[in-house]
Amino acid sequence: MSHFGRTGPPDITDTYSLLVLNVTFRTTADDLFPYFDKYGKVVDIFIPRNRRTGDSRGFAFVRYKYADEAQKAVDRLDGKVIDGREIAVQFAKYGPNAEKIHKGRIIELSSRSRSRSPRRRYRDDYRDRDYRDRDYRRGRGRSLDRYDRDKYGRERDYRRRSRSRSVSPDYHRARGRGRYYDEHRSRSPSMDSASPIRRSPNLHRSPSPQRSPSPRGRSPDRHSREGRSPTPLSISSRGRSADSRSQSP
DNA sequence: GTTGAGCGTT
Repeated sequence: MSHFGRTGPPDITDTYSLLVLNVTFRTTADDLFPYFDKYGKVVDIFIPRNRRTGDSRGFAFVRYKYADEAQKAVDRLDGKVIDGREIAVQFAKYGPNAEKIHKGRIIELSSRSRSRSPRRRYRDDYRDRDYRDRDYRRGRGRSLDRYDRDKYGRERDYRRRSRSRSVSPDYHRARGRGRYYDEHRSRSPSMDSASPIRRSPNLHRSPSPQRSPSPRGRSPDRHSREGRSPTPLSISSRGRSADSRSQSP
């Protein structure tokens, strides 16, 4: 009953979906239920949440059983202040599965209906329009949000991995690394590529001069001196200090 | 602890 959004869509074929915007991030379906239930029969309320954090995204979907009630709710609750914030209620435009929605009502394709007219072109046109609208609003007003970024990033990762996947894609995962590390690793390869070239000679040359050169010219001398008193100053200082201190009262 | 245009889950 009050567990809205807990289960999948019950019966969205005969329901009218309403989109509620500007709801607070802490407002739950239970909080919205009384407001909407007052104006009609609410079939279901769903609040999209972030899959990662689980936080509310700031809007909700309210499904009504009848259009007139939904319309009334829109007219009545649109602009209503809930939880200290003015919400915006309007008919849902897009469906979760590219379903056709008319006035908030989900219109499903009938078997006999599609058997008849060239619905192919009609559908394409509709879809194109919807997607264009979305893209237009998306790329114009604001930039990528955290949620969108995550979504896009994930898709990009998938595609990238598909291409990059040549040897063992699970290798990184097996190590316990998540996909978020991929972004960090993005700049790692760059350094790794240049690293070996610069570090290789260094590493090779480093041990070489120390070991290769025969301890014949100055090595023995220095070695001897350093071996006996690697830190003459330190010792001197210390010795003096200690001496001083020792002699001091 | 934060945010604020938007369109959704099994």
